[in-house]
Amino acid sequence: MASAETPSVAQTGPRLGLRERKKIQTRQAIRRAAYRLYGQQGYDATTVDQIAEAADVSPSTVFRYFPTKEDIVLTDEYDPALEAALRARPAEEPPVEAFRHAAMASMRHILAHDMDEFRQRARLMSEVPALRRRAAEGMGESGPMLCAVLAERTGRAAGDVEVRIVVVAIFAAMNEALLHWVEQGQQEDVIALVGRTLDVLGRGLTL
Amino acid sequence: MASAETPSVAQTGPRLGLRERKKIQTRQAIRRAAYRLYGQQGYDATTVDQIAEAADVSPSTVFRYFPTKEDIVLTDEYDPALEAALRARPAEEPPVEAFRHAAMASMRHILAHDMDEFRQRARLMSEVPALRRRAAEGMGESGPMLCAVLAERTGRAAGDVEVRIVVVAIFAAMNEALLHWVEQGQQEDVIALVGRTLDVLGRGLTL
DNA sequence: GAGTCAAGTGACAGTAACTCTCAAAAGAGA
DNA sequence: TCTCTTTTGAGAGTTACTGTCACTTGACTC
Repeated sequence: MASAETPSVAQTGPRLGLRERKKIQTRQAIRRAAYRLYGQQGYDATTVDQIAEAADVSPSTVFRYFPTKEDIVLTDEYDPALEAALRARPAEEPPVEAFRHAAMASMRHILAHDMDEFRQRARLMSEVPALRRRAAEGMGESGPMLCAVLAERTGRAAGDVEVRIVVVAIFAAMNEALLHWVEQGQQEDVIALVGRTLDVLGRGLTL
Repeated sequence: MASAETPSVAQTGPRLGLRERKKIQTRQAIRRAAYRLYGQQGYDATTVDQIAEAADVSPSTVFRYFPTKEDIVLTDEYDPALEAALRARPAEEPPVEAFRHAAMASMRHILAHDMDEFRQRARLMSEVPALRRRAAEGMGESGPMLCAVLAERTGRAAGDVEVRIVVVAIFAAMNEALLHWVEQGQQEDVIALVGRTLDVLGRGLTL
């Protein structure tokens, strides 16, 4: 996750107030409890009430932190890093190549730091239909960001159809690659798989 | 929709029994009632109970015909026509081009026959998050079919990663194009828009 | 350090999409 | 007409989610 709530990054910032720290703790407690229960009993068999009890908060609080049960799994904070990496690429580079370099750098970082959670997330996103849908949602979370960056690089409008098409195609392909990776037992080299995926996109979807 | 339940195609087949005919009627009644209520009050504001009452069946029956409320909107029978059109294309043709011809033929047919329902469906799929998600689901409905055809054409396995990536990329792009079309007020020429979309894919997502 | 204010929380009630079960009704075939 | 099977409706139950309201707990002021 590499989110603001992890110890690894929590030390950044100029010392938060007690309130903020408690919020981070609560958020983390809910997520931890959820992941544990999901692992033990499965996603569907785990009710929000159980998560609340395990995290020692009220059910209302769970919904206050995460709008839906799905968000407990899906919320992350990878985007800023990816965006920064993208903006660092030269503007003449075609979108797929720029994304390739940025994504690979981000992924290497994630794999090195939050490997376990990455694996569990990927597995859940592959096995639970509701999560698979959310993940496949083209312009869902990071979409607008990528659109903005690409639009800027090419001098187009952020809402340009072609920009949006490029973005959703990349996301859909990446997502499908991850699903494949999970189905194969997460044995493959993910980085290489991502590379192959972007190759296919870059060569115009030929086989 | 061009589904088996519409008058336009219902006459095919060798005279069904009363039971079958009633099933088709019920299915149609539910769909009609749903579309009407969605149009009047919106998707979220319409409960399944209301649909059941308007269609003059019990709520249980609605769920027997459509596993979820979403399926009332999403169920269609376009696939067989698309598949046939695809298989008719020469095997040497690159996937995007084969899909271009097949999809355009299918769309022309749909627009000529079920224009109104096509518009309403597209609008709902754009405006209702739950439906947008279902539609964006890469390998959702028609995915496996397209994979099979493509795999056959190229002599690959149906589960081949690259085949799947090609398919989800095409679907995601098509879906996004439709969303854009709805956002622009459904004024544009959809066929031309689909063409542009496939151009982007075919040229390797360059801008 | 007491007092005020706002943010965070929990208890509770309500809604609606499903699921399951079982008995009644209706079509199919003899 | 009688039986067998499919389809249907009724009802009860589960669970994700929403909204309200009173209570607690940090944050800030004097």
